[in-house]
Parts: sequence; C-alpha cells; structure tokens
Amino acid sequence: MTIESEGLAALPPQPRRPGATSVDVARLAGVSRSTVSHVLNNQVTRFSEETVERVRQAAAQLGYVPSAAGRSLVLGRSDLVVLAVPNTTLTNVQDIIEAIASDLDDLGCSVVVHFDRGGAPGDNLTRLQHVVETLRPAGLVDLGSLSPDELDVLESQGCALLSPRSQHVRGVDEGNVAIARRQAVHLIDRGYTTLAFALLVDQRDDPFGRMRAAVVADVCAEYGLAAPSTISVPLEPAGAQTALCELLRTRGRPVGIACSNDEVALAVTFAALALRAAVPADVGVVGVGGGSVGQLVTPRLSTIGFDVRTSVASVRQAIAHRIGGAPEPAAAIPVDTFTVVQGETT
Amino acid sequence: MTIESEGLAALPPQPRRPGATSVDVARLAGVSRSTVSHVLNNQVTRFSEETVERVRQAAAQLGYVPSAAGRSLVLGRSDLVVLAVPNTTLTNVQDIIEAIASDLDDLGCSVVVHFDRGGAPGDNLTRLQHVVETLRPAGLVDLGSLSPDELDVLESQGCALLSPRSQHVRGVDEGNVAIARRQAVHLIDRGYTTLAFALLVDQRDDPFGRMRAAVVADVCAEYGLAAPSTISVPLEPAGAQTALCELLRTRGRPVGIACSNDEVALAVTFAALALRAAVPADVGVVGVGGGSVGQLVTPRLSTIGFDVRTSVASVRQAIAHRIGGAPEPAAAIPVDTFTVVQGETT
DNA sequence: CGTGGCCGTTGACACGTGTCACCAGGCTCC
DNA sequence: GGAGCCTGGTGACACGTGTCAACGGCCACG
Repeated sequence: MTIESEGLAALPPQPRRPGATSVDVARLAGVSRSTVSHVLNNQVTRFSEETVERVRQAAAQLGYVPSAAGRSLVLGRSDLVVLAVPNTTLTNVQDIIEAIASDLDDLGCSVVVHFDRGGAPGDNLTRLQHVVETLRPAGLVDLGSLSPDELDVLESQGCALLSPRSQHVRGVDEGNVAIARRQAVHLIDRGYTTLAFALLVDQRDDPFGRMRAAVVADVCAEYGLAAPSTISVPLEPAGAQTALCELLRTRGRPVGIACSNDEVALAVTFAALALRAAVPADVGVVGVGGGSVGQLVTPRLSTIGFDVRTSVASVRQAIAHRIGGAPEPAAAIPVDTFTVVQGETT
Repeated sequence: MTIESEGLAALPPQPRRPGATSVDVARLAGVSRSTVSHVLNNQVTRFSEETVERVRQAAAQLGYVPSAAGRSLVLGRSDLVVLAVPNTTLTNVQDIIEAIASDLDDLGCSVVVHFDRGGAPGDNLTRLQHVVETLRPAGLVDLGSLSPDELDVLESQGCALLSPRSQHVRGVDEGNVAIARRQAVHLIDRGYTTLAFALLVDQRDDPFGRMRAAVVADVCAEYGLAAPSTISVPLEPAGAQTALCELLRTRGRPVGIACSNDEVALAVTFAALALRAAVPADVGVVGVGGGSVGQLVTPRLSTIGFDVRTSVASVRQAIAHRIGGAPEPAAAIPVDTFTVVQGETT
C-alpha cells in the first residue's frame, strides 16, 4: 500500500514525458490491467463502486490517454474518419469540414482529410483504398467525389460508408434537392418564366451539380415552364460573359439563373452587368451558400442560406450509431435549414 | 514448395477481404517475416537481389498494405500529421489544407484536421493535447492558432512542431512578412501617402494579422510616412461602412488600405463605394489571396497573388526530413511566390 | 454439510509491426 | 588447417490495448 500512497500523493496532472499506459493506471489504483480497461470502457456494472472510483481517479491523476495504436490494433478499426473531398468547389467546403470535424471530435473521433486530385481516372480510388487499408477507419464520409461503384469497392473492403449517397446517411442528398427546389421556386416567385442552371466549368462528373440541375428541371415541369438550359461558367470575367452571352442569345430575356454556388452567382451577376443587362430585370441570379461574400458586394446577392451544422448532423448521428450504440439516425432534415436570403439580384 | 507455387498462381491483386499481413507475404515469398519487414522498409542492401524481388512481388500480389496501428505501436509514432487550424479566416484555408494534405500524401502521411473553437481559453489546447497523446502524430502543423507557450507545452509532450513559428519551418512567417511588405510598397507606389491596415473584426489574438500590420508600419517608417492606422472590419456592409467612415474622418483622403484578406478587401471596397468615396482615387484597397472572387466583381480587386503550393513546400520538407532522412529543409521561399495582381482598386 | 450460482476480479491471448541480436555458411588470411 | 570476417537471413521481443474464459469467495438452497 505504500507504493499506492506515494503515487496518490504525487505531482499535478502533467508530470510524465512518455504517456502513461493502462499498466501505470492499474499499478496506481492497485488493480489489474483488465480491470482498468473494463472500467474505462464503461463495463462498469460488474465492479464495485469503490474500485471504479479508484481507477478513474488514478487515470485522471496520471493524465492517462489510451493509445490509438493499441486500440486500433486489437479492435481492427481506428477512431479515425476519412473525409473524401471532391475538387469541386461546392458550397464552402471549409465550413463543412469544420462542422464534421467538430461533431466527430465530440464523439472521440478524428478526421483525416483526403482530397481528390486531377489525375488518372482510378488514381483517387487507389489512393483512397490505400488509406482505408492502412488506417482501417471507423467510417468514410464522401462529400461527392466517389461514384457509386467506387463506393461499393470501398465498402467491400470492410469500410463503413457514410456517404450522402449510401442509405445510411441521406441527409446531404435531401439537402441538395431542397436547395435546388428553393432556388427554382424563388426564381419563379420573382416572376422569371425562363430558367437556367449555371454550374462551374470543368468540374467533371459533379454529381451534386447534375442532381440540382435535374431538380430545377423538375420544378419547371411542375409549373409548366420550358426546360431550363444548363451553362458552364468559369470563375473569370471574360469566360463568364461568353457563357452568359450565349445563354441570353438562345433563351432571350428575362432569364432566371440558379447557380451551383455563390461564386458562380457572382460571376454571372457581374458578367450580366458588364454585358449591360439589367439585374434583376433582365437577368435574375440566385446562389447557394449564404456566405458573407455575396452580401458584401453591390448588388447584394440573392442566395439560399445554408446552415452547415444542421446539414451535417445526420453524418454525426450515423457515426455515433456506429461507434457507440447511439440511436439509429433520423433521416429527415428540418425544413427551415435552407432559407431564402433576398438580395438585389432577383 | 508446393504451397508457394499455389500461392503464386493465385488470383488478381484484390481477392482478400481482411487485409493481408506481413505473415502472409512471408509465407508466399518463402522467407521469414523479418525479411519481409526489412525489404519493405528498404533495408535492402543486405539481401540478395532475388529475395528482394520475391518479397516485393509477393507483397504486390497480395496487395499488402502495412497496418498503421501496428507500425505506430512499435514505432511510438504514427504517420499522421495534425493540422491545427485557427478559426481566423486567413487566406483561403481550404487551399492550404489541400496543399499540405497533398504534399504529405506523397510522403505516406495522412492529415488529421483539428479546428479551433471558441470556448474557454485553455480548451483548444486541452483538446489538442488529447489528440496528440492518443495519436502520437509524426508532426504538428500549426496554422496560427497556438501561442508560443502553448506550442512549448505540446513540444514538451514529445510532438514534433512544424509550426510556422518554430525554428524548423519559418516559411510561413517569411511569407507573411513578404505579403505585407508587398502590399505596403504597392500602395506607396500607387501614390498613397496615408496608409492603413484592415483586419477582420473579432479575430482575437490573430498573430498573422498583427505581424502583417507591424510590417506595414515598418515600411511606412522606411518611407518616412506617418504610422498606419489599424481598423477592424466586419464581413457585413453596415459595419464595414462604419469602420471605414471613422478611418476617413481621422486620416482624411486619399488613404491606401492593406487588408488581411480578399474578403475584407471586398468589404472595404464596397463600403467605400457606398460612402460615395472614389475608388481608387480617394480610397485604395489591396487584398491578399488572389482568389477568383476578387477578380469577378467590379471593380476588380488589387491583391497579392499567393501560390499556396509553393508556400507550404517548407512544411513538406520539414516532415520529409523527420519521416525519412530527407535533406534539411531550406528556409527560403522563392521571391516570386507573391506577385501583385493589379486590379481597379489601387 | 454439500452443491450450485452470483459477484468481483484477473490471467492470458491476440492484434501487426520494426528491429536487435544472433546464427549458419562460405571465404580469406596467417 | 584453424581463426576471423562478410553475406544472407532469422527468432524473439516489445509496443498497448480489448475481451474471453476462468477463478476464488460468498451466499442461498436443498
């Protein structure tokens, strides 16, 4: 008992250089290492109240943090979540990453980012496979960079899918539909009867963009309007003007344009002004994102406000469900997540 | 030998569900596991050419990928790099993350993102400590969220620092100085004799912003100009106008304003226009970032172009130096990394 | 008094890797 | 011809954890 007493009388929480292990905690608490493991993993029902408390105090005193490597090795799975980010400029990627990382941090997971690169077609999949095999992550969140069969490949390697397009998390898909619908309905409400969809040029295989364009087309059909054109806009004034000029030539004025994000919306808006088209009289523009940039310029951008934190909540729930026994995720997203920000471009 | 022959005659590269281990590779190659380990870690000088080839082929055939958990456990360090991101809106965080992640991916490292949150003062440090202790990362890259003593705490826990402010990687600091100097010199070149620095409001303790403001002050002193004012600008029109109005009242016109990023520059520019100040005659604005947004609007933003990939090269070298025996990182950044993008606001 | 069951606790194993120290055999050199 | 070196390769240990099966002690029940 003298040893334990000395230990308990020791320094403030951070004395050690090498991190304490469960062996140290066990010694200090005067129990076996398996007891430590059980207590710290909340297998607590079968231990005496006093033992539990002793172990917890010892762990706290030593500042014990379980080794991720040890855990991963024995569990066959790490507490990491891989986040596959497309090279598409979708709505404020940084905020999305931050929201997911923050959520998962609360669950004890860390986020490993994996960015798509331009390259040979299978290259991104190969790199991702390598990461998944070596890290054995608790889950993979795909922000839209993977095709369904690529997702299948990853899943068959034993990686839990948390992609928007998997059945586990469908929140993001619903979100995309809701956004595009709001855009289209807003334009129609503001009196535009000719609609178009503007996506970023050169974003090969952007599933979200295509999905949203399709939704706009659906809404047009519902309202008995002609099918919308789709234009590709570069983030550069001359190219944007060319694209818009072509649209105005074929579809006439006025035209209401739903854009895949706020940057594209800015490009379209200022291209219109440069072409001496009246905004919003001849050209209506609505973006997505509700970021600050669109509200700083003149004319202020009309856009669909977007609460990232609410939108990624389903991802959080899906991971929680997988890590601990959290309740099955609810699929629905609150309707008021997406709100129309009325600016001066519609 | 029959077993090995059967193995070598087996299926295409991805047959297995559970990842192959080095034991499998050893069996297939007909050597011991330690030989596999040595060969695959390029301790190759002491083995026969034929053995090396056999091991490599076996590994390739089985699609062998070493387990990160196993490696970490025995090495006491993982192949992860933690990236601490401040909640400051510095120049295009997403691009920086992507560039660093891409670089480190080539080195076989993965990037774990850790975002600062608003919260109790020591909270971020605590969370970061926990991550470092549990993950034992190969390095920590700080994008400016940590104070020097917080960095010391982390380093004393045995985590290699790759912060811009550590002596190992000083590239980012140099970059900040170079950027601010370019901004100031550009404004002076364009004829402004009264200078100011605009940083984002409410970004408590932004070390980069303070550093850049100090550099602008230095340049003013060099040129014999009055010390620059510093204003805090919110990303919202009314507040930006208030801040700018106050500046114009105290410092008169014309005034040249160096901004901490392009978003702030946009806010200032359009605030000036709303205040019926002439841009660039009365108010000159130069941003940082060279992102597309500033070039889309009218007037086009003058800004300091910024090649993120070049700028993070020093981080890459520092990690390479630590992981493998790569050459000691060279501190200098090529001068032409930062170029003046001449817009219509100066 | 003997036996079965519960409670609290523990010993032992497995996970996959890097590397130190060692070994067998062939060669050279005295 | 034996001692010592070089080449090519291996056995064993350590890293830190989660959990299965087992174990001693105690009480209740027959």
